[in-house]
Amino acid sequence: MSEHQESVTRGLHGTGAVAFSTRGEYGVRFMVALARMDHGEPVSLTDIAEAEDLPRAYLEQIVGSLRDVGIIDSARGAHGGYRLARPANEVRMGDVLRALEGPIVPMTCLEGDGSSCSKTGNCSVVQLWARVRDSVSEALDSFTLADLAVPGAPITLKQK
Amino acid sequence: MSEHQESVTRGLHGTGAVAFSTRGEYGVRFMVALARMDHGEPVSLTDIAEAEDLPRAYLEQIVGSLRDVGIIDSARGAHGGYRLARPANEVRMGDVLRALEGPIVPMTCLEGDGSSCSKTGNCSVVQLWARVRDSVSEALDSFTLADLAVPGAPITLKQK
DNA sequence: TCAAATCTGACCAGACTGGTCGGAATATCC
DNA sequence: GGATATTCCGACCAGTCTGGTCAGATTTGA
Repeated sequence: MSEHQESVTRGLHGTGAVAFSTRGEYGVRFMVALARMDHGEPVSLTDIAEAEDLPRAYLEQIVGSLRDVGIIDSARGAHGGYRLARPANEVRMGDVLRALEGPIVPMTCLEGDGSSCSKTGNCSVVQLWARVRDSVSEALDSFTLADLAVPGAPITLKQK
Repeated sequence: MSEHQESVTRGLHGTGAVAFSTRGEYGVRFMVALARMDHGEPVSLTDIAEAEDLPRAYLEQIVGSLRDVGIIDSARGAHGGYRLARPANEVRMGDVLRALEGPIVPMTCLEGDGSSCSKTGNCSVVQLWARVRDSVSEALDSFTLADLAVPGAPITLKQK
């Protein structure tokens, strides 16, 4: 029992670059499921894990980071579970994914204050990485949880 | 001797998501250096590795994939080395990075023909990943090697 | 007090990254 | 032809990270 879909093997080679890990995937699926199932009462992890066919114990870890940043609320004890901390249309997917996967940093020289590149000045390459980073952030933030949670609804993008 | 800059340790956690590996970084730096040093004669790997302070043996591997896709030409034997296969302003950075890192696929369900997502139909999440993928591609392809190789030159972006 | 849940930390196998090494093949120069 | 320069290629390796399990502590409702 408890045999969920074949386990996911991932890595930069095989799937390619710019990949999110299962944390991102599972976390997003959790959020979408929660948004659909949340009707006031907390929804238990077990229910969601079952509905989405995800490994419960592992999901626990993942969901922890969503709670830590205040995207969801948790209630312990019997009849406990998770709830959205704010309405789905106020949850930007960028926030969700940054919580799950860490900051979006395509190249180390962009980390932190950006001072770590030893070659700033004659290194125009930084601009390439910066542009990638900004594009990804924009793309993610152009979706809210509500866009994903409504099944079949046409996705309305904030086309700039 | 041959002690280059402290070795890079990378991984999804620590640097965050959507990260390129050293293959991408070193490969791009190689290309930029080559574009600057290429004046007709082939440039040897040793020269470039030294100039960019990169591990030569490892760079060999990386450069192989650039040659395989025809972005650079190689000449073996004495006075051999590498040359750009076409002018720098015709080399899109997207092509370089796809060669180095593999296809840009933020989530497994986008792989290949896109048929691998078991939940297509009610899974609007795919659209999120697709948008990220397209954004990254656009960002990368908005740069050519020439944009990066000219030091200090103002970067002219193809703003859409 | 019992059961339902979350929370937490230890632990683990396998894959992948980043890198080295040795040698074969090829081309130039003398 | 021989020495030398250089790419090419495959084997190998250590450390880190991913994806996941497990056991138990803690909190709360009934």
